[in-house]
Amino acid sequence: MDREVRVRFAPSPTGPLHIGGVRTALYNYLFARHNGGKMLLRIEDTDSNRFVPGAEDYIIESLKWLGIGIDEGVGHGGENGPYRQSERRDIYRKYVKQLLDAGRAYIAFDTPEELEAARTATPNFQYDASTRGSMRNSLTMPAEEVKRLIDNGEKYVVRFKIEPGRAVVVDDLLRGKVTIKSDILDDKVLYKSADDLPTYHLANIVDDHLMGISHVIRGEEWLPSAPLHVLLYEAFDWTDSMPHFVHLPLLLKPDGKGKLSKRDGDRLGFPVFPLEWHDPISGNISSGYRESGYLPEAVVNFLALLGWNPGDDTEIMSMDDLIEKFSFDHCSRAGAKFAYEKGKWCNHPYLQEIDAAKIAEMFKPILREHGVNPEDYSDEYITKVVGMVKGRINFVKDLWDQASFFFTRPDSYDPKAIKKRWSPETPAIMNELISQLEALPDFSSAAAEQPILDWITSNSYHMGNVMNAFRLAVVGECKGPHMFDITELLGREETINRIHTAIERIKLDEPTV
RNA sequence: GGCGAUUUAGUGUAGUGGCCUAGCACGCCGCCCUCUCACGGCGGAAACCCGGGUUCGAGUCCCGGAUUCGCUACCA
Repeated sequence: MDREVRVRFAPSPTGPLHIGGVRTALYNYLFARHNGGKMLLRIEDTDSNRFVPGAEDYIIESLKWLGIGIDEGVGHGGENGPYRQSERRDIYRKYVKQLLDAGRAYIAFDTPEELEAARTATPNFQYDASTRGSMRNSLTMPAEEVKRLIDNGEKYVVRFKIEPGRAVVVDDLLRGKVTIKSDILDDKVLYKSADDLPTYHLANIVDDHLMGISHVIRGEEWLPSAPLHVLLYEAFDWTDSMPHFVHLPLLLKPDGKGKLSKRDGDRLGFPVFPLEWHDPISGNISSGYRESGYLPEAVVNFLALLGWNPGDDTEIMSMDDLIEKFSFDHCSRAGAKFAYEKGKWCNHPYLQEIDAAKIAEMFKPILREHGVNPEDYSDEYITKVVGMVKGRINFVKDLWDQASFFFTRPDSYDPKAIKKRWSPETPAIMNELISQLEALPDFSSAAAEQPILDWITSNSYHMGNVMNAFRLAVVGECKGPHMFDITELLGREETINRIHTAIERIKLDEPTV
């Protein structure tokens, strides 16, 4: 790398940070860290109409949760601030004037209504070299008239004057040289007097230049306007320090067509946002990865793999691994359907690394949700339960499905299991089993198992049927960890009570034919 | 419509002219383990968008078409 790597993540605070934006931030971060560079966070709030309170804090908190570190920017300080575009009006005004003075831009008074009218009158109307001569702007009006209108407080915009007949080349690190004819570009609005704010394009170029950005890594939706940005660098005579561009592929719907939206998440049952979001205007709540039980390391890992690979078959990687391996050489160019099923799987290995006691703490709120007071159990008990079943879960909340019987007695018995394992003779055998369990000198798993198994074999009972009837009585269905580990934890009294209850409650509706 | 990007199993991807009888992972199916479910281990089904060309040889290079995605705002 020929110069210091400085990248930026520059979201708009128009709502919760979309998971696609998170991936963009992640790739920026990985690239910066891999190259020993800096990562900036800039807030692009140049559209005063779309500002949403709380969105900025949400962005900062999201990145923090995910471990995407910011070196400079909103909420983190730095030498190149302010990093909030709404606080940089003076800077933009100066550069707009520079473009105006150089004749690279002009003032236009056309109202939104007039533009709308022009667009309906002419099917493919575009504000450019072919049409600007017939519009209300400083190129067609006398200077005194322009001045008079401005002094009268007439609203205007500043448009970039695109010269036609140019082949503009965008050198994209991922896609190679992309060439576009300047004729198809329109005279983009750079500044609006209405709110004294630039549009994205101007603010973006000025800020990236002033903040010394070396690589602009953003979503593919920006590729069509990249030529405009190149032209702006030229107009400012900043081409020597123009950043490299990387346009990342987009995240698409898991099924069907189009880009990933919040509705897809609702429809298919996965979050589209890193953190839960409470919309201040509608009051709607959108689910987040954090609240849904995902570990940040898993989200990062899974997101990194959506459009990038390490060049070998490694799937599970820590942030440090990702930083070490990351490069655009292994990025794909096509949009990726959002593989949320793989995201679930990705949580599994990370969850396994957490020790049972800690997971037990995370399990307590879930127990409460199901009407179980965790205070009724010792931490040791809950931790043992977790230790027994955590290997089979992807999320802490799955613990309930796997281990609810440790906290509540079966309220029903799986009909299929009854049919298969509970015969008319079973109650008698279960009563014998109770006697055996009562007679056990030591009820621990290690000590209890062999005597019970011996009792089954010495009576020539069917091992599978007896053990499963036992399990059915205690658990309610034929699932769960090793049977004697369960009974050890439940204790002798509880185990025997459950068998009694089962004998009373399991009635065979119809005699087997 | 115009412009640009894009295209390997259901999904995410490996693959940069012979090592591809196309690899890995998720998901799916089966087997093993076992008192059960899960985990795990083993195995299976499943893909080079289409058509031309270049070449001794193409998933890999070229051309055309199609596909999908994006942009086409005083939004980013």
